[in-house]
Amino acid sequence: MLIADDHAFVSWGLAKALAASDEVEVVGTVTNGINAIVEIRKAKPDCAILDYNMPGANGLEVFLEAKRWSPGTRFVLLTGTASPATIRTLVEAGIHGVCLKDDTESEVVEVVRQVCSGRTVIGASAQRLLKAPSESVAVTDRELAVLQALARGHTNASAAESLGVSPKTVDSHRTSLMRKFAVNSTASLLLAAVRAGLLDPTSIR
Amino acid sequence: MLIADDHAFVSWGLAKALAASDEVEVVGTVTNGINAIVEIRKAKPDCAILDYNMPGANGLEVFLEAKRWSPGTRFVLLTGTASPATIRTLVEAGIHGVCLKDDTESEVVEVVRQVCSGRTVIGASAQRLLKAPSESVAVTDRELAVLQALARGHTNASAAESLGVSPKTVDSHRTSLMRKFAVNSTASLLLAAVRAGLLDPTSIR
DNA sequence: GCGGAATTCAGGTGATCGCCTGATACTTCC
DNA sequence: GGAAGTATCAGGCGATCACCTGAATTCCGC
Repeated sequence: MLIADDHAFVSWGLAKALAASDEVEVVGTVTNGINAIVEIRKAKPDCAILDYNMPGANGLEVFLEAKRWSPGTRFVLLTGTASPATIRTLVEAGIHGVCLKDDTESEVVEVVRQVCSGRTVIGASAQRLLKAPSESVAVTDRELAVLQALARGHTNASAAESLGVSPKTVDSHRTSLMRKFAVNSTASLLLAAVRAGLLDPTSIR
Repeated sequence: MLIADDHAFVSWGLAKALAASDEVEVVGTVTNGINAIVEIRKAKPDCAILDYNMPGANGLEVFLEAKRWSPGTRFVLLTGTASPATIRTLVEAGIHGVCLKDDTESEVVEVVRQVCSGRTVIGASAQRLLKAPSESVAVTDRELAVLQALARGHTNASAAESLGVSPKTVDSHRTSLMRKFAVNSTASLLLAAVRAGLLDPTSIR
């Protein structure tokens, strides 16, 4: 068992919680995404618990990279806050377990145990998030690409160039995004997208 | 001792950590800001540990409101991520202790104990944050006001109206903000401000 | 097959932005 | 008492945005 979480306090709690059940042995803790990849590649643990928000690389990136080096490792993502879209992405990417930090300690331990024994489990609160009447806005692939280009500081024209389409196409997507989010400027569009969990302001550029 | 944190898992870890030292007794845990205020008003605990990001009311709001009802309570803010500006605001508001979740468990317990015994303590990692060579951009009061107006979806003109100044004044402030943040559009300006901790995308409007 | 959604692009128009120079007035600080 | 910084506003100009109608293509589901 390897624990990757940038909050030392959370790592400690997790180790404490898992130590109570004597089935697992924590072989290490790391506090950033890059070290997590390195450590998993080296130690090839049975199981790794990943935070989503970490410096260096986020939980999804760590999972995708680390499983190539250690295919036998089973992965649980433990995150504080997540949008339904993020969780869906993780599940589609083939992660073995997901739970949120607003789950109770026993729920978290149970998810980890289930995942270690070969199952794929979505924790209670994460399931609630997925089932919740989705107030999230449905955004298509191209729209998301436009959104991210604009978030990187592109104008319509330069975004068009970087996406290899006409400026008018970018204009179309942006206009439909603004209608979906009910805003009237690119500026508020980006903020709304951040609120909706479609953009992560800390990991742009 | 009352614990307010929207992540049940963190509350559990905190209770566990504090239970080891037998000086404190956890009298309750709540998972949102409103309940925290209600509970502190009712129980008047010696000490309360507040998360910053909570539904209902954030740690600062809980602190300001709760101390009016329970002036004897000592408050520790325990947060995952915070900008230097946020921490400074909290300290200026008179909070008794601040620590981050990337502090170790023993550091957190130590801060809580010190605060309970009457001192005012800033945890190690929070101090590091404050001392860090401030890459943050210095923004004046008016500039911040303009920033917030724009974040609410105002155009230059409507922002000017809501601030009671000429559109040209707003234009001036926005231009100087864009120079400070080295961006070239209002859209990226807002994202940069979010990254810098000047705007909270979840609490706009 | 056919409706519908997604993606692509065009033309056009008025509003707005981004940025420039320059001015006045008020603090603050040495 | 000047220097520096902030806040206020003006005029102007080209680039860009916001929004409209319209249309061709592809792909998916019923």
